[in-house]
Amino acid sequence: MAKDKKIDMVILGLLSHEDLTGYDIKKRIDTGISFFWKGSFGNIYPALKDMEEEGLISKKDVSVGDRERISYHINSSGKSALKKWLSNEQASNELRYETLLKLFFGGNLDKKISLHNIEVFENQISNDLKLLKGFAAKLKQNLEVADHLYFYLTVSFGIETYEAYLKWCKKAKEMLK
Amino acid sequence: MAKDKKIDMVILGLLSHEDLTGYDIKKRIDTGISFFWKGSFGNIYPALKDMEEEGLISKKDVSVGDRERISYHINSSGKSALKKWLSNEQASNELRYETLLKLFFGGNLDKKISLHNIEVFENQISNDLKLLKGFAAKLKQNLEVADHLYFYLTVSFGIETYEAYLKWCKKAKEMLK
DNA sequence: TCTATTATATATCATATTGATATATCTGTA
DNA sequence: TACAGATATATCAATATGATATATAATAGA
Repeated sequence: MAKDKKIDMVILGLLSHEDLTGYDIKKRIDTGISFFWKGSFGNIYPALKDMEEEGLISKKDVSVGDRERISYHINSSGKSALKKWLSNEQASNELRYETLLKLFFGGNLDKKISLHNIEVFENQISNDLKLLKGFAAKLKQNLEVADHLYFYLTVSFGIETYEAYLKWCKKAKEMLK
Repeated sequence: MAKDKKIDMVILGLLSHEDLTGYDIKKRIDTGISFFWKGSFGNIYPALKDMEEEGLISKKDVSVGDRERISYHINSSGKSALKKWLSNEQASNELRYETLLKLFFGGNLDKKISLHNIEVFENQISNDLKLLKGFAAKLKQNLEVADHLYFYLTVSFGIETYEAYLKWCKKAKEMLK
């Protein structure tokens, strides 16, 4: 079995719910999990091709007229690869925060610039937090639906952390003044 | 001017304080900023070579006996590249949390596994939080030292968010039960 | 003193990801 | 009907990751 390339696992996870095209997969990633994991056409399409060749998934041509469309379906070997990865407690968790990087080196510049950069970050987070809260409210209405609970948990992770970010922004701005 | 490759900016930022070797740079990244930004020999050494060729930094052979050592110094063009990047308010901030990814797809498995994965995450964060708090305590003692404030701010970002993670872990575990 | 382990130090490579670009079709609307 | 935006697949250069290779120096223990 090929090693767990992360994008493979994301795709298998999404296909475990329903058959999807590469384009659909990109949309699902963007709307559902992009705040903690990203995907791009540049790795999705090659991954689909590779996994199809390895037999983890199967493709079906579902073109309509001249509109090319390839739908993918998860096979049993794909399901077991997914479950194996899910059961492995090892997980790499990383932050990649350019805002913090700039702040860390802020001593090279006027404090006003660091202050401004924090404000830009604060606004971004504020907006994203509103979206997440809207999501959470909808999901909470029917948590008994399969998988809604898991979606809700990840969204609530986002809310909790974004609120912590805002708290920090306030404190950091005061300390810089 | 070449576009802002992130590792270049990290290196320039570190060199703005003192001359360093590639190995030193790796250590500085690991101990100081790794919780929000990573670096590896695989991108540090090539970046040093490239920036030296572009004139942003200069190298000096500081070998001792047969122990090869190349120290790098930031030039004025390097300083201005750093300042230009620092002044740009645009910043990409990303999470890459495999733990959340696994949780999101948790419906494929027994809840116990998701629960266990959260506990592993919780322990990891607990340990890291202790380290960050130790760091913060030391830094807070003399915040008037140049750059200590900026370091302290990034560490306190870590503390704030890790505490939020732990709060979420507790809640998530309850909801899964 | 010999030996094994760890730290220092530079470097490269295969693999994975990102972000942009190319190409073409379909749909809604002004 | 013309245009914009969404759908859809695909590839590429630039970057980053993680492992490996190679060698020296320092330290600790038998």
